[in-house]
Amino acid sequence: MPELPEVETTRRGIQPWVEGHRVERVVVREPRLRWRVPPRLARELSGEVVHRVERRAKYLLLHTDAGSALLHLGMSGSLRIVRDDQPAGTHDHVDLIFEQGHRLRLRDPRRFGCLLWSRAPTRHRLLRSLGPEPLEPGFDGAYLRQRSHKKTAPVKAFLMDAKVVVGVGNIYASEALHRAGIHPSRAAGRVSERRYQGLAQSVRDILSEAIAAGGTTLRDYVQSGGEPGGYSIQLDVYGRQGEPCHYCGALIRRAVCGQRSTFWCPHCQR
DNA sequence: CTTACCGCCTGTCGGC
DNA sequence: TGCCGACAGGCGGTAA
Repeated sequence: MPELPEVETTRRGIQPWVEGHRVERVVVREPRLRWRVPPRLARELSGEVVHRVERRAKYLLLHTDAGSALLHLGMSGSLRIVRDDQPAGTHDHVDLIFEQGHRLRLRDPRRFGCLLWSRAPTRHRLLRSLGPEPLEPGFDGAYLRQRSHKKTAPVKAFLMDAKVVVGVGNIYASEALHRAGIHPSRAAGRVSERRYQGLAQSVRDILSEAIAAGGTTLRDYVQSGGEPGGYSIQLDVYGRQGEPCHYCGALIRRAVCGQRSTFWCPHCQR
């Protein structure tokens, strides 16, 4: 499923084919995504030049002078650049057709993603309450410590809260907590600033490593050219319940924490 | 304000 | 081997 590194990898992949290019028309084969693709999107976007492709959290924004397309890949979405004559598959729901002939094709088998239109995206309801980007200044141990003050929710749920920090999905939350040595069900307010510094660093490191390697390959994710992600990272805990910890050999445990599958090493994480 | 839970979907996996 | 039900999963919306 696309997490932040996959979305960033997608952004980088499509950028040269989208930025500075004029949309000739938009084909919507299946508008029923998480929210219906608004009919005005095709109208508004057609004829416009995409002057910038931005990522905010796991959203991609295609900015034009008329407004911005706001896109989320959900669980199973992917974007590819295809030639004009490439036949569309079952789950290829939308094509942006550029003047030069190539297309930006949105595929999303589970249709958990969305494609919306906004004239003022920074004030859009989906974006306006989001927390800081984990790879930007402002996300650090002091920030996490301050935000977690008196919170009793599990630190893993806290870390996955988009109002706290964006882009840390279920996989990376487990991995970052393991790397930082913090037990996922510990109350967020009972983690020291020093340990939060380690956690912030782990989050940055893991996301950066994944981006550098082109995103993880999990389930349906493919890069913008169709090739699978190259980040066959060793995941240290995610999906490894019952297997030995790479660092201490203790058996990795799994439980539901914050309504989600959570994996941790009972020896390394306290 | 917080927290829990629902629902949107389909591919995959485990059980029989 | 084949079928089928359960489940996963991001995340906004809503109820409590």
